[in-house]
Amino acid sequence: MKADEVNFERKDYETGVQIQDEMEVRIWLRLLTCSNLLDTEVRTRLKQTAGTTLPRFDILAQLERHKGPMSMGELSKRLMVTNGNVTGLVERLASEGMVERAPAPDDRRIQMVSLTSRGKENFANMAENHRVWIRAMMEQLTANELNSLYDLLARLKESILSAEQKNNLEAAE
Amino acid sequence: MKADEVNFERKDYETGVQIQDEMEVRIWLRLLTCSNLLDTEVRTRLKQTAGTTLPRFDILAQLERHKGPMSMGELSKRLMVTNGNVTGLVERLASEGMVERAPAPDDRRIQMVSLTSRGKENFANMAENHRVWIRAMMEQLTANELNSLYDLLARLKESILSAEQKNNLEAAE
DNA sequence: TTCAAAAGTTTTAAGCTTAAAACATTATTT
DNA sequence: AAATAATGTTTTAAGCTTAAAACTTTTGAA
Repeated sequence: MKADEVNFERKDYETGVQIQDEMEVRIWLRLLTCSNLLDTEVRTRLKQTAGTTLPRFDILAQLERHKGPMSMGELSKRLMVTNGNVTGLVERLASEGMVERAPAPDDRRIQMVSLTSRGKENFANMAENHRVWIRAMMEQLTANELNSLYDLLARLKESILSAEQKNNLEAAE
Repeated sequence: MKADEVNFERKDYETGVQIQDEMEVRIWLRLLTCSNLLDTEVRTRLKQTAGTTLPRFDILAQLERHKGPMSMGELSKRLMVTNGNVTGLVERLASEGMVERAPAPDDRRIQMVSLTSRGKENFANMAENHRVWIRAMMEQLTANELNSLYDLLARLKESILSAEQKNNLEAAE
């Protein structure tokens, strides 16, 4: 990387912020930046250390948590993505030997997905690394700051959800 | 949508949080949720009200800010995406009549992109709507909360960047 | 001047994502 | 029992994204 590209190394949506921009827009941009920095870091590390992607990691994490086979539909609900999306991800994980698929014995529409022993082992390593990375990235914040941030994000989440609800009600009229 | 799906209406990465999870991981998940809620909302609205996408909106925003033609490479730097990505986005915007491309007179390698009058008009409408949406989604937060959140996110951003820098130094050894 | 390096852009291959259509199986209605 | 509806999954088409290879043009060195 060239010296004059350093500022563009990672996504920083705040680069173009202008003086007259409102507080709300600035927060949006800063949040986007933080989220993106964390996200990019996790993806990069997953690729480097385990040769995998975040979506695949998420699938393994759900299966690990669930302890036992899980249907495609349940996976897609938990991960909050479309069924078709899960189909592709599970497809790739299966070809890597991380998961197995089998139709449910009592309902042949349902595909049950489960971790292989290789998948379990693989995930255990990644999960521990993952926690370490996240902790390292928040290292400079004090316990107080972490708590405040956690609470403020809860407030923001409420505010967003309530705005959406209000909007949905209007749209339904 | 069925009643029992309501909780899955939008992305909420916190659904699977467990008691023993560390504060850092919880913040990561909550941040991801907020960022995702905002992002999804903006994308949905852009599609509904203007039939366009966030990446295309971002291109128009950069061109508007810059006031005047901009090269493909400069666009990709400002937006922090690859050149190839910009090629495709500008391609689609050009086919919609929002932007124009022309080789620079003094250097025929360079493609200069500029807003058409239609693109300008179109963007002005979207930008105002955009500000309104963002404001509405943060409506419930007080001025104090907004300020605190803004500052804490700055702290987080610093912490992430410093962790990355530390990591890059180690990797270079 | 010629030719190799550099710079700007596009193309290609792969993966993620969604919405909508298609497909397969089960449940329900008549 | 047969037709219809509902459920679970996959396929398809389109768009976003990246990394790496390819292409075009300019710059600079021999």
